[in-house]
Amino acid sequence: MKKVPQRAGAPKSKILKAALDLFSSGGYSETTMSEIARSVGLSVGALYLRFRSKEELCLELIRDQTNDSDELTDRFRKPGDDPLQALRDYMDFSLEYAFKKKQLLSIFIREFRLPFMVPLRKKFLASQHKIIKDILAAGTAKGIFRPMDHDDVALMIFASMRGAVLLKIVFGIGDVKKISDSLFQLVICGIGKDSK
Amino acid sequence: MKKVPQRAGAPKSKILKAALDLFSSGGYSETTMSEIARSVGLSVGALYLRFRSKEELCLELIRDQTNDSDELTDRFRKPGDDPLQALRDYMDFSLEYAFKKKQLLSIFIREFRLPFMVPLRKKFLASQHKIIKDILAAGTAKGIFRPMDHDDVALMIFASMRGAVLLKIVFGIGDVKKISDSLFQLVICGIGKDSK
DNA sequence: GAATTTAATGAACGATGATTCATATGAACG
DNA sequence: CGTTCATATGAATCATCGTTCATTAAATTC
Repeated sequence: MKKVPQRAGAPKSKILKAALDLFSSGGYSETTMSEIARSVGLSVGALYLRFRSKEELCLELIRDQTNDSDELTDRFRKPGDDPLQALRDYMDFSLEYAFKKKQLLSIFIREFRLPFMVPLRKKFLASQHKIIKDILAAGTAKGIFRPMDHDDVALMIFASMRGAVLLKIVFGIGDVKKISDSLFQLVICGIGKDSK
Repeated sequence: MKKVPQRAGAPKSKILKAALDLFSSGGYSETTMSEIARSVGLSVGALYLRFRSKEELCLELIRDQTNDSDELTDRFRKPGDDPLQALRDYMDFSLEYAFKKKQLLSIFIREFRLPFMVPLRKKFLASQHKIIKDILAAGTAKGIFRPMDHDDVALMIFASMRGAVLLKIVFGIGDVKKISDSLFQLVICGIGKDSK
């Protein structure tokens, strides 16, 4: 027996989109269920027909926004034979992705203390760190990159990229393409005179 | 006529310290006046004898924590004749300062949308950006650094350093000294084979 | 040691917000 | 139509929080 919606109820996705806008611009605690309801043209009651609670709504929102996040890791799991290009591709893609999802990241940054964020963050750091480390190791093996502490340098590259994202989200500065270029250049060459 | 406290009332500084702990670990909105009061062994009423409101308390806390922030800019206003060492010193000092004030920064990051944060942030970015840019320009003039878009590269260096701070605050990872070393190394040499 | 001044208390107030539920409404089906 | 069912509503409920203020009490003054 098919359940046919009887009054073409607003779908969850519409609510989640509205909640993302509100949470990211005003913060989780500061956004009320009434505001979310109003912004999708529903009553509060209708929200509770779809989500057990405000927290559940937020969790579903995060799940919804991160369901494509495997792209970020899967796409770069293969080693590849050109480490320089691999790093370039990774930085481009990762920054592009982060800028596209800046509303979500804005929530992640602001609510980074929420308990259910911890495992997500941990997993993210681990996967990205590994990707960068592998590229670096491959580059060193091929003689393209200098010898280095790959763990350490990978962490710094990760930090730099997060810093660039912060620049966008918090300081409101930066164009993805340009930042991507500049940061890659800096990471590869440094600022010393003797660099390539 | 001197006003002598009659029951050796807890000084503001003690309250501000407690509030810093609570705000930074739990967030501004999520921290209640009762919690602050309890954690200094006072009643809510006593808090309101010292601060007009919760927001006023928070503002005073920020003022109190940033009253030494001029160190960060004043100390590096002089050009200096060794740009490499100047950059090193700046990065060391700035990261050290940031790590020392990580509770405050945690509030800044989390509450970055609060209207009264905007000018503070703007001023901070501008001053730090100028310092880095000047060092880079001096380095290029002396032939120690390669030719580059100083505006651009200074912004990336600033971003990298903020990213390192984020690593500490959000991801809970990193030791100041080590991060300072690694990042400086990366910024100077990059990862390419032909670098120094 | 009474009077006065200063500071502390915490219950009470008013506002707000998450959540619930009794009620209403429209669609589907006979 | 009338019955049934899914859905929507929003006032009521319950809890929390910022803020106030009547009351208490220590210290100081005379």
